[in-house]
Amino acid sequence: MLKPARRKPSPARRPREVPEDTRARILDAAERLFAERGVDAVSVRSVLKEAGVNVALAHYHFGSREGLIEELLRTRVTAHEAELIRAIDEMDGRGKGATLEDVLRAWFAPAARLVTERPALGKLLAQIQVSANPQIRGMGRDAMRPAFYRLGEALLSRVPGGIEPRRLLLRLYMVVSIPSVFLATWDLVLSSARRRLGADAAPDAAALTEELVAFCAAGLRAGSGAGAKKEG
Amino acid sequence: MLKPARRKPSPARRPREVPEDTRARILDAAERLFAERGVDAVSVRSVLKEAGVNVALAHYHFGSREGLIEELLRTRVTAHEAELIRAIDEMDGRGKGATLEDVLRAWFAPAARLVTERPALGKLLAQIQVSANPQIRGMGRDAMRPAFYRLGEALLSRVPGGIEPRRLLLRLYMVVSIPSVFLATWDLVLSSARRRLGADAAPDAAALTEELVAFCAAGLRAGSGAGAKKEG
DNA sequence: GTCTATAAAAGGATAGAC
DNA sequence: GTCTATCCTTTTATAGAC
Repeated sequence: MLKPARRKPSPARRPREVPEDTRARILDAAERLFAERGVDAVSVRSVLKEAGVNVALAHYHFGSREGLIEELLRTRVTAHEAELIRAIDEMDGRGKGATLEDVLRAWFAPAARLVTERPALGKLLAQIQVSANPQIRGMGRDAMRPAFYRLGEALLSRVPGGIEPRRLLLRLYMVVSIPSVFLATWDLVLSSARRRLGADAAPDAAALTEELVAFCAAGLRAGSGAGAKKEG
Repeated sequence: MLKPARRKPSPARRPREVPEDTRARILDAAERLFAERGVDAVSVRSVLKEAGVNVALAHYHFGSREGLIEELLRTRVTAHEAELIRAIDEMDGRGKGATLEDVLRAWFAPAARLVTERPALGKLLAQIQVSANPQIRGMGRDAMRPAFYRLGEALLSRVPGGIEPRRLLLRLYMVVSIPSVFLATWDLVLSSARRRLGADAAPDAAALTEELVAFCAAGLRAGSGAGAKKEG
């Protein structure tokens, strides 16, 4: 059998490139594979193979499998999380000047951008939340919790009164959860849109944002007068 | 440490019980574990251990790991799927006599009941949809597709006209996806409700159904007059 | 149908040369 | 920092006794 030789331009000098390169390549490959196949289903070995580096280098750089995942969360997911909180903070700071729609836009727009512009990271975020590993799931939840609370506060003061707390809780939970639905399955949405509406009708980040805002604003306000018509 | 002794009434005679019992015990254990830890993260061995049967019996009864999962889907998930389609069929058959809310109720009520009365099966359904194994995910989607189409048809004729197709598609996708959000994370909803509203305020299947119906009906109708106020 | 034993493979982790 | 080689564990799957 023939050895692939793995692009070695000169047999004497190894293409070591940048020293920090290996770390980044492992993290990039991990993001890609974890996003595509799920955090639990991907072995460190396959990440290393995808990255094109030696099997031992993950443990050298990150100590363990969990360490790799933790670093991935720390450097990439947390950044998105911070952006989310900033956006809500800013909106909420405007007081009554910011409408319910404005707050919802602050919540959905970053996710919508992630979904269309950086699908791998979006899927990774979604996969972390459904990981079978409680520790990983916990890391994801811990990263998200502050944003959830911020959003809840900001929404509560802008939702019409008189809604039963139990119902309100369910509504807020929906608003909080909807981004992950799209983060996890945007490719399905796209293929469905192309199949049914044609290739040029695929929704983009702006359309997704506005649609989520409209849908959830109406949902949050529902029942302040209208509501279900009859019981089954 | 003391051995539990595992209810063995007479030491001489093995409690073989019903012959079909082993199959059912394996499937029950699989449903439980797959639901709790995810389909991909659970080994057949741990299922067998949970079921309290010999390591070789899964392969005797189901041939392989995939065979076990397939059987689980065939016997349990498909049953729920059929119930879902029946409910929509029935509602849709009434023509204009059934409102948008009625159709949504037919869609959400079975999921809400699953979520509160049979959480393991509900979580299993959710886990199948996020499995890293394309074959398993495919089996889940194949089982769901007919129900999705039925729902889409039934809703389309009851949604106000004039909504842009691209937006409508996103709205339908939300309605279709929302059940899995609650199937996957109902325990989080419950604990959150207990923490914030008190132990007696936990929502039940009826409350969840009505809330989803109200939220989504309003969302589906949004923009037929009102809508977002301004651009950010 | 149920059991023990074991083959065969994959994965996480580390030692030690370079 | 990177590599090879190796250890240990877990897991799927099967053979063959009972």
